[in-house]
Amino acid sequence: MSEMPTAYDPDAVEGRIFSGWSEAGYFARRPEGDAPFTVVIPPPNVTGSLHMGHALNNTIQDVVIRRSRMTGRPTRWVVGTDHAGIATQNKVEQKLAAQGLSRHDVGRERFIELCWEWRIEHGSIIIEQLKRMGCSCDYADEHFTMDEPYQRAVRTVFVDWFEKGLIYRGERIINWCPRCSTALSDIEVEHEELDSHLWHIRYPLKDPVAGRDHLVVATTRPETMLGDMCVAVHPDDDRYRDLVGATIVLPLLGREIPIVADAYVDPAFGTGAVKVTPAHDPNDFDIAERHGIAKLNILNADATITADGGPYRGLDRYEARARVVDDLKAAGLLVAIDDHVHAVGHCYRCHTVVEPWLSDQWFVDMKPLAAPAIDAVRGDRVVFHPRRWENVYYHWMENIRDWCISRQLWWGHRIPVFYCDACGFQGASMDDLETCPTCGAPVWQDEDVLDTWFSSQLWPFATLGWPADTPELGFFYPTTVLSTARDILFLWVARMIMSGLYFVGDVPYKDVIIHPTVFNAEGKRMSKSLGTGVDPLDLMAHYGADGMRFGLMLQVTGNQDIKFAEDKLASSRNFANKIWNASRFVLMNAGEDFEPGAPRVETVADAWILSRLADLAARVDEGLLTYEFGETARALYDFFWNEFCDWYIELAKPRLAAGGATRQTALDNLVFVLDHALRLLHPMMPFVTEEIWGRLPHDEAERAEALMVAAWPDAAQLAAYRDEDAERSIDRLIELVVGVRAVRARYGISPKQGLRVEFKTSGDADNRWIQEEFGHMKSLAGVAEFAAGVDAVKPPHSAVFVAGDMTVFVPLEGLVDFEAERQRIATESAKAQEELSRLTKKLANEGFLAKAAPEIIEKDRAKAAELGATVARLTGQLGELAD
RNA sequence: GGGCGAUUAGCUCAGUGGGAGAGCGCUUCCUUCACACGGAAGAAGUCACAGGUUCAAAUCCUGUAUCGCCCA
Repeated sequence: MSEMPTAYDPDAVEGRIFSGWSEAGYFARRPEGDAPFTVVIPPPNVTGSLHMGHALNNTIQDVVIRRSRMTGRPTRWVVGTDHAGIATQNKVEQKLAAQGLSRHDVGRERFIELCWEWRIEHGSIIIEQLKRMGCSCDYADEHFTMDEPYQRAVRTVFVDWFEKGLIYRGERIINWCPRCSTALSDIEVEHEELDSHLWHIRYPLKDPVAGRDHLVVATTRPETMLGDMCVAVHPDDDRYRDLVGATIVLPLLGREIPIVADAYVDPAFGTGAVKVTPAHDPNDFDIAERHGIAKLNILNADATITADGGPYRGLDRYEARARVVDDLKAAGLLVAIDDHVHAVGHCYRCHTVVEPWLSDQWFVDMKPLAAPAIDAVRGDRVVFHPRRWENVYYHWMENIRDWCISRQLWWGHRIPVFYCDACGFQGASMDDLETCPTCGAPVWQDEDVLDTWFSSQLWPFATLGWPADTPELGFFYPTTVLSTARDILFLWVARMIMSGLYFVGDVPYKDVIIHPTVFNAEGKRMSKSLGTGVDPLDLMAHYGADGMRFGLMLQVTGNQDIKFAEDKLASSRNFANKIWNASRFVLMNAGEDFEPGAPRVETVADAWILSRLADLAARVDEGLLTYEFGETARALYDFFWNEFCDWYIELAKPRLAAGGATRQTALDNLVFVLDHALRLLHPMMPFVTEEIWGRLPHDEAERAEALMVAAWPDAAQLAAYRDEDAERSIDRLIELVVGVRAVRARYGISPKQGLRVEFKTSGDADNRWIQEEFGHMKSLAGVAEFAAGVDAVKPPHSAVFVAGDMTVFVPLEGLVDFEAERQRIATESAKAQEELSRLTKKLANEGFLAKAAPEIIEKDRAKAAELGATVARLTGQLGELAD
């Protein structure tokens, strides 16, 4: 056994331990045995680097995986990344832009090559960071959503749904990001409330109706009037009834458009008359459909105005807004501008304001897929933790809308649909087509790629070899648990359940953990671009990987997001050091050639710590099986620090000093309890526990193995050590020891000064117990001599305290200079009382109460309360000293 | 507008019917041979507010206020 330094140094340990696990092959899957435990990692974006959300989520996964591995179940954690279409394409385009090039300059083929180069160069950064954290993924089997077999799976899904009619092409209002130049699905748009205006614009009638020559519309987007094709009013709105069917001459452009009646219009909003821009608003699109109104697209892909915008052609959407407003004002048509807050959609990748835009895209018909996925959760085949997330899931699934899956990007799974211009053929194909299967003419492939989430929805089964019917798929699917952040509940989780049921015929996992969101200390979203984030790598540098992991686990609760508290990481680092030093103490005492024996009960303390260990093992099982990570971490912390270190080790010290059989028993028990505590701590703090466990003496069977693959403590077996009598006994001992120490502290009596203590007990059993525990009171509280009896009376000048049904006297004669002490206390007390009466008078003065600043009054009140307590305490002490 | 969550010590948070807790911070003492990333003792809370149920409420119910998130 090599010498252990006095402080635990994560840097000296973590890399070496990780290499050891890796070389021993412990991460590799073991597909034999029963009841496999499988986790698929939510594939991090290949462009990403580790953030706090990853740190938390992957710690959770590692904790459940490590525990299950130790229980002996075949365990597998599937790892990999997704190809992140928009994000990766952005990165490569930025690189090209630095050379003054666009992706169009290099061409599609070369651009995709560059994306692959980028992926090879940067794509494994985050995987390496997972290793730094100690995550026990199956790294030998890494997956990527653009790998050849994965592409096959994606294509299989597309072709199947295409042929079943679940995928269709249509012209709809989609969300368009002008910066990324692609369509987005509804849930890739983040809504944000912005302060804006409601512009009231006068729209003149072509011919007066019933004496009116105009009506006023209200809009949040005046520039879209360039695309107005009608004005709608509510059919029951008396203000406008006469105008329905009349013609408006659109200001600025002179276009003639009708007034229609449509029940969608809210008469209470604005003026009750709505301008209708069918190509730029989904509701307007629907109105136009209902009334047979044409749709005019006035925006180009880069959000500049098209030729249909007449004089505004070529202007950016915001310049166009300013110009339209100015021109309306100049023409006297701008009636009013009200302040107005409204929700504006932003691209979830680049935060540009998205445009609702009429466009031809591919969609998935979701309703038939959603129905069985709803049933699966209703039937508890998938259970969310915490369960309240199931309601969020139902709400979305029951109101699901079709999914826009085409993206105008180059990096991704190209849509496998081929078109023949000669005969009009259009079809999806598993293999690339050169010529038309109908007429033999050359065909061309759809230019668009699929939404990245379209491929990641297949993750739980495509990573196991689907569509091939592999043994792995049969063995590991359904997986056991998925842990993820709530913001991808719809983007990912719901879709995995739908596609898993559809293609594999079973749910992708049984449990879904929706973990809390990690906010910064101020409660704001962590964001790299805003500089409000914390870097997990920095945290690990400061606190070690174990310190970061445990500190995060302490903060996980079922119903609250995390306002990141770095002090929890500091105390977790200290905890690792505490574990290190307690182990160091045990190992130093055990010595080189220690042969551990079975645990056995020689003293009440032995029975107590084994009972507490049994309780801990049960609580850790319960906590981890119900995914209560915070509670579990606290249970481990409290046991190890407050019970094992503070009491059992201290209780054992005299026995270690005594030598002989009692020393051997104490050591066997210390090693046993430490060993089991390390096993229970291992999932949350893998490095420090592994390092220490490697130094612990073990019996022959486990000598060569590692803690990572050692047996998980069997709570049922440990339950035999439960001993309520021993727990009561030690609880009472602790109460007495703390009581005596408090007397010492109160009177400033040195720990070296032995004390006489007298107990007034309730019977012989207590008297005997005190006799037995005297040794412990001596070592822990410095009790030098004692007396115990049912009729003990208070010796003069004694401190008194009560512990359960016992009264305890500590004679202070000869230890404290009573006259000096009494004088000191009396002076202090008099001073406090004087100040207190001054304050009391002040606080009774109604003038003061009425006119003084509230914080001053508060301050005085607090001060008075504090002084009152001080006086009471000092009076009590005087009483103790008096007789 | 609908839904969800939160409100407990200075700070961050546990605690789902019966003794108000932890970590950090703070005060005092201690460098005693595992650990100063430590030990000992201590101060500190009207459990947001108002009703109700109950022998008993931080905990269950109703309402109010404030904050946060999601959906429309």
